[in-house]
Amino acid sequence: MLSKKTKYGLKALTYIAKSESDSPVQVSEIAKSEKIPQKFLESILLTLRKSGFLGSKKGKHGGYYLIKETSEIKMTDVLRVLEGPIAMVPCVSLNFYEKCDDCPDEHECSVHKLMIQVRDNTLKVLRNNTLEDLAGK
Amino acid sequence: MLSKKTKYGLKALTYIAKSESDSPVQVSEIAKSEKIPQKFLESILLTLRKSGFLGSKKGKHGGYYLIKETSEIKMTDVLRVLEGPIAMVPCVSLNFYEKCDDCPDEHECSVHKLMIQVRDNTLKVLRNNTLEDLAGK
DNA sequence: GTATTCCCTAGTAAATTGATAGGATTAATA
DNA sequence: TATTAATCCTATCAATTTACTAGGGAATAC
Repeated sequence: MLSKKTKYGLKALTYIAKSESDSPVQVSEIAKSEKIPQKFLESILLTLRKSGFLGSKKGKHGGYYLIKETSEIKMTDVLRVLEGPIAMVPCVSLNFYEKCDDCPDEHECSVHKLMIQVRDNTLKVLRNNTLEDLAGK
Repeated sequence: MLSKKTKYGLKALTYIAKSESDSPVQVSEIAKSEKIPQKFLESILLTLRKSGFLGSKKGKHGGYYLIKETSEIKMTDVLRVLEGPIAMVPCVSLNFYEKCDDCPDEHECSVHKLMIQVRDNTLKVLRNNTLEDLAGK
């Protein structure tokens, strides 16, 4: 299941991407419009800024803005930051690999084989979709 | 992430499917061979029996056995019983659908659109794979 | 009739999730 | 310069979920 954190993060990114104006978008505006608890959203956008997806401006008329082209923000990257591994088991994760305690040989593991397929198909979708696609332009 | 419950369940099903003998397979044997905590595995196999994947026999020489052809046990079905929804958000779930509190119109929701694609691709894989494929014959 | 196996209900410690609280810092502007 | 408005940061917390464990009951083979 996708966490609320990730869901809110994606909705917020989409909202910012869709915003026409040049000035930064405020957390309060996003929170209200997307029905996201403001304080929670604050912490999410902070994470997205620290991960290099967003820039921010403090003080009056401050807010958040994209620092990359929407077409260059891949869903794989966003998901990995907000949700963690894309793979359903650590032993098939590209970026968060961990060996299973129980498997002597993971190439013999039926779950491993299945989850490789799931991972590859999920990756295909997430790599194909950028923020540009989410924002629908 | 896949829960241990699901992972253990899949490994146990595979083990039973691979077992050549006619007599039922004992929990203790599976637990030892697959390095799964026995009591935990007991509860998982119980669930699988109640869901119609396994039959059981009590007492000496008892154990669990498949009650369907391996080729008829689809991963979608197993996953739904052990893990719950396959979709990453309830609003794109076929079997566990729930409306989002925050979305006025889910067809406008960027997350929804993305997660539909992920779901469809995951379903494709899971429907294509049966226990026969996992057991590798 | 006894050992062996599954059956069933409870409970529980640890981790994760989805927040909230409270204030520090920075910037615009009157 | 004082005020206001915004982000930044740390800490905390209740509820839920996860990954088990405990303890015994019921059926079956021998």
